[in-house]
Amino acid sequence: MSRETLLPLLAAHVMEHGLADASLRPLARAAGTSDRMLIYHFGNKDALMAALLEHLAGMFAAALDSAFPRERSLSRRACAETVYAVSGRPEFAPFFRVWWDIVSGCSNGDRAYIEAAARMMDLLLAWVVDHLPLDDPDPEMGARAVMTVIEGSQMLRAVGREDIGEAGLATLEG
Amino acid sequence: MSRETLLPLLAAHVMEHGLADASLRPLARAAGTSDRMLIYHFGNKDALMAALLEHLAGMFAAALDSAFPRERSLSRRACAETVYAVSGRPEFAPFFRVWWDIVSGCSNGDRAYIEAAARMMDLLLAWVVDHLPLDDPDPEMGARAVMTVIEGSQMLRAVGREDIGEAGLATLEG
DNA sequence: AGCGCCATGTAGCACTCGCTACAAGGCCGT
DNA sequence: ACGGCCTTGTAGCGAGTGCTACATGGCGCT
Repeated sequence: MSRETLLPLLAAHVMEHGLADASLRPLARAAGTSDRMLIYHFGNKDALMAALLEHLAGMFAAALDSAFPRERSLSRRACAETVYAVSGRPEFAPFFRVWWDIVSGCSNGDRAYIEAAARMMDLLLAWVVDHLPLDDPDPEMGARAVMTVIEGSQMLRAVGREDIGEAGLATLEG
Repeated sequence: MSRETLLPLLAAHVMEHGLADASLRPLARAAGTSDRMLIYHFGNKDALMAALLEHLAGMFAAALDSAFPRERSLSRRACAETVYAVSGRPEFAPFFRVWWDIVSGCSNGDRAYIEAAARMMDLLLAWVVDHLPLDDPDPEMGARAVMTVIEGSQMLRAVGREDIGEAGLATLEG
């Protein structure tokens, strides 16, 4: 039982129950070990959470590669709508549970959360650049426009106002 | 010391320290009373949080009326940029601290959080409709487009990627 | 064979959590 | 003056928190 074998089990527990109230004993139970051993392997809880966030960022990269289509989109709007549609599938709900916990941690100034979030946004941004139409006049700018609308509509969906976010998606030019 | 005199003090504490780890004893200390009395007045912690969320929604309405300009914007983009600029002022940071906690609670399925969030989004949507240019071809749709971009750029700012959100704002048509 | 390190279990510490039991003051109607 | 409510204080419960002390086993090195 090393860090590397533990982390996927810890990540699975966190995706089901949220990052915010993940305490050592439930985490340990989920990973088939003890709080004692989690501290032994990671030093303290902060270090454990930092390692866990890094692992989650890796899972996000893998999800981008595997669950999202490989072809380029026909337009900026189509690209945004693809991401929105795919990320709305139920198997992505656990991911968003932890994502909004990360955002909440960021806005409280937590360093580890901010770094993990920045990494994930970079990954998504690069993915969007790669999936814009080849003839997009300004892919860097276009990708940022798409990202902003995607994140807005995802937040609105999270709070039950998908009606607003979907209308916003529909007005994306290009 | 009634519910009504307590709530502003509780709200102030929550805006400073976040909703997520607001426990009875610190809340009581901030309000100059005891955990015993908070339970006495509100019944249990869930009811207290529900009352607090309603109060926070009221504060949000007041903030919209007082801190934001009264005139109409010259374009959809100007409207979005105004909201983004005003809400970026440091006195709004505590508000966002609780807002992202609310979003996180929503994505965990908490009823009270979802209701509070829906109310706040309705308030903001109505405000945006009222502040679009009078000649906007479709104010209902335009307001939703503006809202989506605003929320996206606010989230990106919360995680330290304002560079993305501000580029997104700049591409809003109209 | 003996020494030392790595891995792990058992207990426990001091603390916070939401909540409750109990008692006692203060105020009001009779 | 007295009974009954509304409000409040003190103390505590049982559970959970991050973390530590201590002991014990196994395994490799000499």
